[in-house]
Amino acid sequence: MYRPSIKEVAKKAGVSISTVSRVLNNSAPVSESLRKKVETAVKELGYLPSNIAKSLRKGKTKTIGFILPDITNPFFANIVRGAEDYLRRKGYALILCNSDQDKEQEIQLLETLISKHIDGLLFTGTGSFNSLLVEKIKKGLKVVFLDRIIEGINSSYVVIDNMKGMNLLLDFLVKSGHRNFVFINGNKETFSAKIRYEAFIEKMKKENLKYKHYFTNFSYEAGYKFARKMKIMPDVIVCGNDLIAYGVIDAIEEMGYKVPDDVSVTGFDDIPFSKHFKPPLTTVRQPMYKMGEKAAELLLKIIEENKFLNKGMVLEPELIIRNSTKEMVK
Amino acid sequence: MYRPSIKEVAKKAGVSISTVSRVLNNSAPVSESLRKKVETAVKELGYLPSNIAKSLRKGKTKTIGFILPDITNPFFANIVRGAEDYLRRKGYALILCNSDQDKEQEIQLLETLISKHIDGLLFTGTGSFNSLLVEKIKKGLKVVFLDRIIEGINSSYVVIDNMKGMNLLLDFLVKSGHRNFVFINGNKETFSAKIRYEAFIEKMKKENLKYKHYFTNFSYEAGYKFARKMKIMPDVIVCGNDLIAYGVIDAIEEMGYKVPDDVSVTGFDDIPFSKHFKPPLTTVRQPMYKMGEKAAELLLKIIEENKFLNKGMVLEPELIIRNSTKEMVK
DNA sequence: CTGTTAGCGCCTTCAT
DNA sequence: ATGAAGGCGCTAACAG
Repeated sequence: MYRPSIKEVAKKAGVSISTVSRVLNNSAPVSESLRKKVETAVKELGYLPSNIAKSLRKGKTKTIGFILPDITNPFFANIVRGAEDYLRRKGYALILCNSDQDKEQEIQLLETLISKHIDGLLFTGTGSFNSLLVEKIKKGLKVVFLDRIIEGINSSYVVIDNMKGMNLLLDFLVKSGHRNFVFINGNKETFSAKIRYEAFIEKMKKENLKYKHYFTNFSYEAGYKFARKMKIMPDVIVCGNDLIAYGVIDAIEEMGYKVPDDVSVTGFDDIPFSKHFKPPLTTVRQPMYKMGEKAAELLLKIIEENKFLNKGMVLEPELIIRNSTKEMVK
Repeated sequence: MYRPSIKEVAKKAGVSISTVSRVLNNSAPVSESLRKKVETAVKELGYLPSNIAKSLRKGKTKTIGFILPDITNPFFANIVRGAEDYLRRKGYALILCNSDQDKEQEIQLLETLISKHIDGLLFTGTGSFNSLLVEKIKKGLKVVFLDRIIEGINSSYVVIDNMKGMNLLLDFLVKSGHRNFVFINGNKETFSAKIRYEAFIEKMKKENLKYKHYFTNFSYEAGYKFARKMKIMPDVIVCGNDLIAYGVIDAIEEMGYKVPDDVSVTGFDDIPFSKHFKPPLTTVRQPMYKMGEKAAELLLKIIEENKFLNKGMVLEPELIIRNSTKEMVK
């Protein structure tokens, strides 16, 4: 694509390139007459400054990378939307990368993004140790972890209080009479799955309840497949996220059970569809949009104020009670 | 973030920067001994080349912009996934921009992207005329339109055969005995809404059916709100997309109607959730992932072969018959 | 095979 | 208030 450069604007306007730069950036006083000339030249040529030249010069690209598992998952789509909206308002662009939670892929993507000279990174990856990432953070790469924290890395993050979310849910379930639990959790390596696992076990033991726990992964298919193989139904099936819950519900209804009459089922996340699901899902809401927004805000603060704001932000989950759970008769 | 440059690699390896460049890019023969030296220096410094310098030099950024209404809509999320997967394989990155179908926003985003020197653009915008875009295309901006075509612009595009999709659906509906239609369509300005409107009207007249048609917009809320105000039910409510259909179904069920017993309802798109919706949605499938993939492929072909491949690609829709429609008793 | 150098487009001193 | 020139990191043409 043909792109006029500042030089051509200068020639057309009959001034030096420094003058053009000055009116473009308002970085120094320019006489009214020259300013006018420059402005018309800019307009006539349809000139748009090259940010890549600018970036090379200034060492900043005004672009942020976002590595996440899969944009197709509404949970992430909503987070991304929150982040992108904020970044756009602040003049930053967002490079989107799907990693499918694949470690190799993550490393690959990270290298690409660094080569592209991103000013900062939003990262929702596997929870496991990533030495390249650690190395780059040590060298000053600005990162905000979203929804998960990588162990052994001291960096900023935005998460919800998973422990609290789980407890809110479990307390409600216990109070409404559920005594026999199955927890179909997401990916074992994932930060949030681990925390929820711990919260779950703790509560089960404390209340002396009957339970089973399984790691699968955070998808509809995982829930469906797992549930199809279940022989007997507990009082409630607690799911690692809403997608798993959808799969579980579809499966057990196919098997002839009614939700919630025969089994209660709960989700986690409260993605937008969950309130329209039949039955509407009892779940724990994560403020997805806000998580993306806050993470972006935090990242820009770290970038622009250039401080080591190693600040974790913990947002509040909210228990959403709908109709996939019931009051158990004692 | 600290980034070693090629110069430092050269110094550390005790060679010239050209030699470093040559081994990095394998662009010319280098003796084994020097190559080794360079490779170790690269590793020790954790050197990653600066694509922005490379871009400035070569005039290519290996990045593609994607302007779309809203990533939160699963229809677009799946398209984006298809595009990003393909682009990543080919070494390109994707800058994601949500426009909310806002004309001003689109222009703003386009300018940003051009300033960022994108090699090409994937565009799913309003259907209306956008003079900035036209101007840039004339100057050689490579664009592939996705899901919609802008009138008055002769450019490449990937769409589905909306006419055919609509006819497939309507034929099925007519054959199964529906005689009285309401079409709750999406945004009036949108290419696909227009085409589907035309197909609908044509069929209604040809078959001499009773019908009403309304433009709203492509969202759950639009469908819900509209349906809540309906006084009498037709045989079938044809919806502009699946989201509208969800809203319609929720609304009319609240009003005491049964789907499909009292009214059939159909969607368009077949987003992944539609097969789990209760009742599972009869709809027209658009191959979303493939649309994204093909559009990316086409765009790269245009970019890399640098030809004026003004090629439209029309993908096939598929009628998906599920349980939100019924066989009417005559 | 290897090194030197111009220049991509821009901002920013430094003169004037 | 304005212009000239260096340099950001890199590639490619040129010289050796």
